[in-house]
Formats: sequence, C-alpha cells, structure tokens
Amino acid sequence: MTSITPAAPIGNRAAASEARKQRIRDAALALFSQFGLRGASLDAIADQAGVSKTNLLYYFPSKEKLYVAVLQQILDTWLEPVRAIDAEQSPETAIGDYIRIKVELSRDHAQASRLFCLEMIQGAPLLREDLQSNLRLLVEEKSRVIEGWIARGSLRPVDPHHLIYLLWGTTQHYADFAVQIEAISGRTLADPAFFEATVENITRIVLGGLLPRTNADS
Amino acid sequence: MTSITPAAPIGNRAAASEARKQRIRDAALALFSQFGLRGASLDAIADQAGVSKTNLLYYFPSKEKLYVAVLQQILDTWLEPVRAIDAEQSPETAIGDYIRIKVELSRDHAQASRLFCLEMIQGAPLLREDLQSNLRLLVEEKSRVIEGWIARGSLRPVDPHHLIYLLWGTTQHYADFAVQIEAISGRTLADPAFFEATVENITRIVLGGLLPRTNADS
DNA sequence: GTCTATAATTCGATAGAC
DNA sequence: GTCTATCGAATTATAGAC
Repeated sequence: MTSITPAAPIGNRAAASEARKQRIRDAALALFSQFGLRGASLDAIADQAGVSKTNLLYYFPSKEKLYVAVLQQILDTWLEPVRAIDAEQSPETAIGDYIRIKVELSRDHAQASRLFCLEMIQGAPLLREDLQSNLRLLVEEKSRVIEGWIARGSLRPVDPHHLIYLLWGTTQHYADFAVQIEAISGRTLADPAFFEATVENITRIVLGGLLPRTNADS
Repeated sequence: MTSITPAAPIGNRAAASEARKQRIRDAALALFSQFGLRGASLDAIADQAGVSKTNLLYYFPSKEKLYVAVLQQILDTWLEPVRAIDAEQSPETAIGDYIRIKVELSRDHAQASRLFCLEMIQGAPLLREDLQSNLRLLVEEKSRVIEGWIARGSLRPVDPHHLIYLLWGTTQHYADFAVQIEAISGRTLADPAFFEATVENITRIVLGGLLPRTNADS
C-alpha cells in the first residue's frame, strides 16, 4: 500500500541502506589500503563489514565500482587543504596552517592517505585524467600565489612546484610510513606530544629556510 | 664423469643459472612494485622474465620466497646513503650529499623505492623485525651525529628524527609519486634539468633553514 | 633443468528461492 | 533485500616424463 518516492525524506529503510553502504565502504577502505585493489578480496571486505558477499554485490555491483566509490570519497577531503591556501594570507600563516592540517589528516585518515599512495604507486589508472586536469590547474593556481609572495619579498626564492612536493611528501610520510616511524621513534601521531613535535619541526625547517631574514636572526 | 663442486669457480652453467635468477628477480621487482605481493601473478612474472612458470618455481620454490629475495636485494642499497653520513663532514656537505644521492636513487631505482613503500604501507610484515633492530640503531647513531653538529653550533636546533623523516619523505616522494609529479610538472627525473632543480630546491629549503645565519644573509 | 598436465584453492560474479 | 548454491576463470604449486 505505501510507496516510497525517491525524493522523500530519508526513511528508516533508506537510512539503514545508506548506513550499510557506509559500513561496506569503511571496510573496503581498511582492506584496499592495506592490500590494494587486487590483494583485497570481497570475501574479506564483506566479512569485516558484517554482511554477506552476495549482499555486498547487491549494493556495489562490482569490485571495481566499490573501489572507485571509496577513492572518490577520499579525493576532495585530500585536496581541501591545498585549496585553502590564499594569497591574502602571509606565507607564514598559509604554510604553517597547511602543514598542521596535513599532519592532522595523516593522523586521522592514515588509511585514506595510504590508499591514495597505493593508487599513485600503481600508476593511478583510475585518477590519471583527474590529475592531469583538475590537480594540475590547482597546483598552477597555488604556484602563482607562492610566486606572488616571492615577488613582494615575503618569501625567499624557491620553485613553487618543488616546495609543494616537499610539503606533500613530508606530511604524508607520517601516514604512509607510520610503521617505520613507530619502529624507530616508538611513537605515533596519536601521541599529542609527538604530533606537536612533528608539526613544529617540519614548520621550523621549511619556514626557517624560506622566510626573509630579519636583523633579529643571529 | 665431471663433477662440479660448489666452491668451484663459476662455470658456464652456474653463470647462466645466476643470470636467469637475476632476470626473474628483475621481472619480479617490476611486477611486485606495481601490483604488490598478492596482485602480481607468477604467470605474469615468468612471462616477463621469459621463462616458464614451472621453471621459475624451480629457482624460487614459492612466491613468498621470491618476494623476500627481491626485498632483501633492495634493502642494503637503500640504507647505504644513511650509513655514509659522517660526523667528520660538515652538515652542509653531509646533508647536501645525502639529498643528491637519494634523488639519484629515486631516479635510477624508482621501482625499488615503490616496492619498499608498498611493503611499509602493508605494515612491513616481512621487515618489521629488521626495522625495530637494525634500522632503529642506525637512526640513533646518525641522530647523535646531528646532535653533535647542533652542539658545536654548525646546525640550528632541530629534532634529528624529524629531520631524517623529512629527508626520507621528500626524496622518496619523487619516485613513489612519480606519476603525480609527471602529471603536474610534465617532467621526470630523467630530465637532467628537472633533476638538478629538484636537488637544488630541496637542498635550499632544508639547508637554508638549518645552517647558521651569517652576516652575509640579507 | 625444463617441459606438459593437472591437482587444489580462491575469487568475482550470477541464478534463483524466499 | 537477503540468502544458499554454484559457475567459470585465475592462481599457486606439484607430479612425472624427458
């Protein structure tokens, strides 16, 4: 008798359905980020999500569709800190904030960082187009912001691309190589003191070399 | 009638055998570094090495044995630049040389870098012990070298661990994220001008922030 | 040492009952 | 929407001839 229209406010069924899809995506992120697209099995993902494999394939019609769904949920979050870089800010504020936010992402979304890294290592077959268009334009835009800082003397000369790569590389390293860092330092970013030391040291090295020298410097 | 003793000088048979094993290891590195342990099939590796799958399994009795053989061949090469860091050198020379050598490795052994990264992302199940003992000791030793530089005023204060992580992260990034960098910059490290610009910018950012300020600085 | 043939699993995906 | 049952392909590894 009752018929649910697609545009209706989310009812119990639809909400439960979306919740189940999210549980599947979460489980898929955990396993894809550790074993890769081919290394993670639908059996294992369904098991971790608490659903049957058949049921998983009801919500995501193929393994690759599930993989893409997980990747797309990550991408925007990942580039948001880059988008936030603004010419109006001082380089000290903009770069300092960027470093902190990226280290926070490495702490709170390490699996997402690792899946992104895995996809890059494998040649990013599913993201290549996006990289060559959207990401390239974004980096060009922010490079001009950095060049503006250099032109008005608030940043010492540096190639903007290489600065951006250095910022990406150092901050993501704490998520992607977390095992190595924990084996050596015995700490993780979950430790507040280690987190602060990470942000502070990266910031000091990068900004210490790039901010103009004042007479106060020894 | 003729019997080959194990200690005999390498004859044609033994040389051919070793050459074939090396071809298999090379093919395995190429495919493991792109698809991971589970994602690369012995069929594909044997095919790329130009041998039959059965023959591959004659030389390496299991897939995991082959994987470990490839990993071990990488490890020493990879840590050699760290070992070369010497207290007798000036920090400018030691760190500058380290950056150049690591970027050379990222250029000439990108697949090895990526396989190492893959193994770390997956939790380094086969290297964990080695990390917690050998690598940890190596990093402690080099940290004391860095602390010595700071104590005698030839390096500004910085946490040695975070400096080492930053150097690792930025240099390896050019190998592990080569696809992303090529999509954005349109260049690779194979381009000599891009290679030099990479070394120079990383060096300038890191050393610019860490070397003591002189009166010549503006 | 190298091959063919095949054993023994595992995996992604589908069919069809309920 | 969810389940059981199962197909068909791919994969690691072994057996045995030469």
